[in-house]
Amino acid sequence: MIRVRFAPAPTGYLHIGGARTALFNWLFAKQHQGKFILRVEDTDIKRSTQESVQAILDSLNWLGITWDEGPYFQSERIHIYKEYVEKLLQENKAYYCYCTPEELETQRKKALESPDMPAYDGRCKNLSLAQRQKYESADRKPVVRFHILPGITSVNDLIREELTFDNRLLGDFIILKSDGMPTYNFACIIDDALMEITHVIRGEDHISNTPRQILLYQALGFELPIFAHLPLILGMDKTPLSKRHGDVAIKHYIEEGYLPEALVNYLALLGWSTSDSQQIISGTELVTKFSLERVSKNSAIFDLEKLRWLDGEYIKGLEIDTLTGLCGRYLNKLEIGNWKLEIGNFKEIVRLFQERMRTLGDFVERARFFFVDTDSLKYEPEAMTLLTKNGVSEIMEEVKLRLSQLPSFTPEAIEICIRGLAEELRIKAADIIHPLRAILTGSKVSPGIFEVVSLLGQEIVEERISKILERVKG
RNA sequence: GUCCCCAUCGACUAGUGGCCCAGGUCAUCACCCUUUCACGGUGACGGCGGGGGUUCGAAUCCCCCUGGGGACGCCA
Repeated sequence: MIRVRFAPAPTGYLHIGGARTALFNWLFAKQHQGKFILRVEDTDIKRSTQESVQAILDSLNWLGITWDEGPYFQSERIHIYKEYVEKLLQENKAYYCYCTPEELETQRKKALESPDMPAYDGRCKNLSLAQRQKYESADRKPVVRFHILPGITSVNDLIREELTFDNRLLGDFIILKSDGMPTYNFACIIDDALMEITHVIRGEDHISNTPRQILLYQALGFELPIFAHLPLILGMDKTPLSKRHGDVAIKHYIEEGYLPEALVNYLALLGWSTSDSQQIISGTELVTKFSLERVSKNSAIFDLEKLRWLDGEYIKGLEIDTLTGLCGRYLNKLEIGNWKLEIGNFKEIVRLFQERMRTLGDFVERARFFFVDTDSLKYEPEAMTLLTKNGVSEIMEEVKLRLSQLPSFTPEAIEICIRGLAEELRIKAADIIHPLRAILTGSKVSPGIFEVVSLLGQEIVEERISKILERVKG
């Protein structure tokens, strides 16, 4: 039975990189009918927060990444880690170290100048009882360090083949902090072993931790999992995605009105591909097609434009009723406008924008003129210039009159009316359409004007023409 | 500085010695459709980082260089 886990530290929101890691683990588990376990690595008491835990859970849920076990909290498992620390201590595979952070800092600075990789020099390795007592009475709180034996450690990575490391470069690292909490490397392997994790799928930034962890597995007699290190996700400036790049939180994409299916699809494409470079792959298809062997070795740059394109594709593929529901809920959440529209019309409005929006946020932005009253409608300066031309006011007055007399306010009737008027006046239909669009929408850009006029309704159309013409004159 | 990883169009990638004078997708540009925008359609631009090998033959294998990234925490 395949068992994988996603193990975030609750020190912030779930971001793009973490979500991708979670997704790959989840896909792998689903594909093999295995278990996906969620484990919260909250051993950093100072930085872990309950809000972060909730935020991460919420984002995972939104993405549809569901867990079969957990969430487990490492902070609730301290006694387990201590047990294993004790075991290593007794077997002389670990030792107490009384160096203070300050002392270590000066050691590190010195080591940085030497041509070697900076590593703890092991000065507390063979402390005599007397020395230890001296430190204890000086009230120094010790940490526990893992004793690393010389040798070569190799990692068999599913994505990168074999990686080898010289143990000498690792240094006796800390496994138990002076506050009694385990460090990441220690808690992580204890849990992975005890939770019987078969495949450790995580970011490439963990490669250098892996030899340390393998040594720990071996020291404790645990069976090794299979490792797979995913490439990193970079920003457009080729540096790893971070807060500096702005919108890295999944929450941001929820708020901007992206579809979870689209984000999942995009995330899957970031570092993984099919042999035919298929772009649009639904969740269920991903489960069957995904494979770790096809994960790329090189880091990928997050491209918002492509995400937006994909989201648009998913929106186009939605049933109109589904999309209407999504738009309605999104609009309500933003509390925009006073609704003078029939609910039946709302669906027609959504239909007008289905092919024009890439996110729900786009819809709100572009369809706004439907939902706000004339007085609070923003008019773009470029649109206003269309109204100041000679004769436009008169033409618009005539349009208003004609439209108000229309017995049927369908797009077809409106089109006949407008085109007829243009013919009578011997002008191009466009010369009516463009100013009319500006008046009704405040913009030079909108869906087809006849549909817009129809859906806005006779009353609002007349009102807008009157008010705006008034405004142009004054 | 030391160790480790990586290297195909601007971006994501296909490619595992001949099918590749490199294919797909996003973006960009042009044209068509058209009341604007978008959609849709057609097409264009654009890439194997460099140098050595190996081979009849290299994007694919080996070495060096260069470039990018990661790690070197009582963070995870």
